[in-house]
Amino acid sequence: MYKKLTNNIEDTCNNDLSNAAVTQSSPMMSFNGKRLAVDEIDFFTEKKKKSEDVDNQLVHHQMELPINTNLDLLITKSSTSNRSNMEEGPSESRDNTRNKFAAMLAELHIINAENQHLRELVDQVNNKYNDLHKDLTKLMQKQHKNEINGAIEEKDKRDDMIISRSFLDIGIATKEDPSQQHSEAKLQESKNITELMECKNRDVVEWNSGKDSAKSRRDKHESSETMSMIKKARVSVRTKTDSSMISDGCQWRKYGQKMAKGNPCPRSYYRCSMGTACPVRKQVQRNAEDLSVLITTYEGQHNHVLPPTAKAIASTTSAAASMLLSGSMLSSDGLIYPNILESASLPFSQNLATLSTSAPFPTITLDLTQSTTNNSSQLLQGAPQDNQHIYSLLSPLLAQKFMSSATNIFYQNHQTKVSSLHGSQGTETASFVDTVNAATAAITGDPKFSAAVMAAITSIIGSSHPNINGTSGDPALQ
DNA sequence: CGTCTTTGACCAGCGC
DNA sequence: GCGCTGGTCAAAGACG
Repeated sequence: MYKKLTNNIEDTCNNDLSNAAVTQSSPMMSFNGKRLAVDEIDFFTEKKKKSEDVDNQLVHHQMELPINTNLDLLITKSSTSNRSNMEEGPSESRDNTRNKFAAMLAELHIINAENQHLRELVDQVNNKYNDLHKDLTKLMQKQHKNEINGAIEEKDKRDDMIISRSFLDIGIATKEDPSQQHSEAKLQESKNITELMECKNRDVVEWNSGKDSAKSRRDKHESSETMSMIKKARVSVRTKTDSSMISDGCQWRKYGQKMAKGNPCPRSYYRCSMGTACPVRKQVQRNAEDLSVLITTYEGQHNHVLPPTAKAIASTTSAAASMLLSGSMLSSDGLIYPNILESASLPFSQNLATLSTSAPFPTITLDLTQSTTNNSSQLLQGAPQDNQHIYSLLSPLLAQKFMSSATNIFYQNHQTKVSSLHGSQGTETASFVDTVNAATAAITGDPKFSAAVMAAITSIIGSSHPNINGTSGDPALQ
């Protein structure tokens, strides 16, 4: 069914491309899930019109539309049989041909309208997903800011007491207006807070933009350790493939190869070559125990625009990093709570993703080698079983589920703290999380809908990136 | 000629 | 301090 839908979309896309002039020249049709006839080509309801009108319309279409219908629509005078036929039934055969042609045109219009509608649906789903992603990122930044605010407020209270004492001392010593001094002290304090907040915000923004300037401030800010940890958070993907590298839509430049201990296969080091000084790196290595399993580990965030296929894994990586961020933010000392990461499995799948703290940096492993019984694997029924395709198919869904689970983990562990510190914002957070979860559940809950959307997205990705197999994007696959 | 891969050298971290 | 290991650099060569 999914394949059929994909084929339909592809066909309609092809029709859309080859018959662009049809779409452009015809008026926009309203589409409510039913096929609608278009006035311009609805010849069946206009049989009563004069034959001159039909002739004019056909001539009009033939001149405007560069369509190869593979039909010999020209009535050649050189053919005597045709001539005799024409003489015998001049209007009958010609009307039949014209009717066929008109019917085909009508069908083309309908298919184009369906195509357009499907594209709009896919665009809407894409936009909603992007909006949710943005909202979650904003929310996390907001929570981070709030935590800083809370810490600053505590510090403010402590300092306020100190200031009060100082004010008493100063007051006694100078006998100046105490309220004025207090106001000035508070003003200076608020200036400091503002500066601190701006500093923190710069950290977040620069981290998001992928600039590698965090190193210089690493020793200056208390949050830099966390940031560094998150920056080095890794997402590992296990796939069964014979290829030397899986396709993720990015261009990679190999910069090293090493023989790892306890593995007969070398480990390859790649750097993203799509953007200038993109910090993203990945390691590719075969599993020592099962050489058919390829382990790809991603690190860092892209600092450039990504193609849709690359956005999928980038979103997954980003979401995973966000999830790690949510775990790390729980601790007052900036370290990751072990019980969160050592819970070893994410809510959405027992077999698909695992968290590990045994590695030097927190790593999320997505195991695409196992056959799972969740919706993700169900979605893939009937899809190509090549892991490269599976990966490109699965990634957007994984990203979405990561966002959902990240939101859940984030919310569950912040609920009490946030509610106590910022009661109204806690409610806001809850409602937002509910909204995200509801949306996610709505999207992922229905396998058929998910599959249809996934197929449509994959179709569009495939059409915009004909080398989805990575034959051009990944030189290693060539 | 530009880009990419290969591969030995180098460096840093860690344990002993 | 020494050796091991993982990660990176950079020169040389291959390739289109």
